[in-house]
Amino acid sequence: MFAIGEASKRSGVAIETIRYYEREGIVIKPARGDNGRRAYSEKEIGQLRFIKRCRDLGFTIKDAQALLSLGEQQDENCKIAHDMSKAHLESVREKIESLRQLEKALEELMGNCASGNLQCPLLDRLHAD
Amino acid sequence: MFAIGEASKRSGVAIETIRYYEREGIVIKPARGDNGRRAYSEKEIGQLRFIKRCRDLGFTIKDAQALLSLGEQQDENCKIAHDMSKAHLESVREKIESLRQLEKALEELMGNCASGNLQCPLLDRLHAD
DNA sequence: CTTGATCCTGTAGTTACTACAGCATTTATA
DNA sequence: TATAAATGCTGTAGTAACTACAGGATCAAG
Repeated sequence: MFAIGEASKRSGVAIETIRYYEREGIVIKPARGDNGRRAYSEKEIGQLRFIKRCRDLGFTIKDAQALLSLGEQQDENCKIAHDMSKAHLESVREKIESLRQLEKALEELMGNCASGNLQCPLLDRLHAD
Repeated sequence: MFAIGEASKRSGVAIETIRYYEREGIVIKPARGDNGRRAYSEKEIGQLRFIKRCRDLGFTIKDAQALLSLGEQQDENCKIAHDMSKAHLESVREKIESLRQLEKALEELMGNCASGNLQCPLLDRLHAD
């Protein structure tokens, strides 16, 4: 069994975040030692690591929980996980696209705006009716 | 003078959001009619529109306020606005890049995961030590 | 005169954490 | 063994930028 600091190091999840996950019921409560301190098993640390990976991939906590619970069933798991990932991938692609447009708009806005101007075309554009 | 609903339509900022901006001191308080209702001038509506445009471009509220206040000074405005936009553009590009990596990781994760599997490679990867 | 639209204030919820304060306990060092 | 540093605990509040009511007042149209 591992203390919370060790669980944090092994899973990559910050200590405060681990306690937050517990408060919110995102992970089950770990056992406590005689001193009242949390004691994590390898399996519990694995779950934290799983959630961390999902979050790093941009899944929401809810999605991470859903994906985690798939591990405990047997049927259709792969299809469900695949579908969730597909939906997520699509939303990632949409975000990329809208950021690209934003990039373009900013580039355009900055285009004819040199440093020495007194009347700023960039600000003018933002102010226009 | 225009009521808040009209100001919302003309600026594109939602009514609740306009009141929120006022509460937070992001815009100055508009005049009130005898009935106690908010009354907006063209200029105030213009400011709301300005903030809306900045937000749509991904600037923070703080940046939007800073850019707005540049309109009331005379010197160096263009350089400051340009620099802020440049910094913002860079952060947009960083976001795009990290989303691209995420896209790639998701694609890879989904790659060898067909719908019929009982043991899901995608979930396995997420669970791996 | 009634109905529906619009407006008001005030409060709480959203997402996923992060940052203390104030205290108890444990581990390492002298 | 005494002390200092590290780690742990609970509980609360803050972050960004809104959004969503509840419960009421007022206004405009027919």
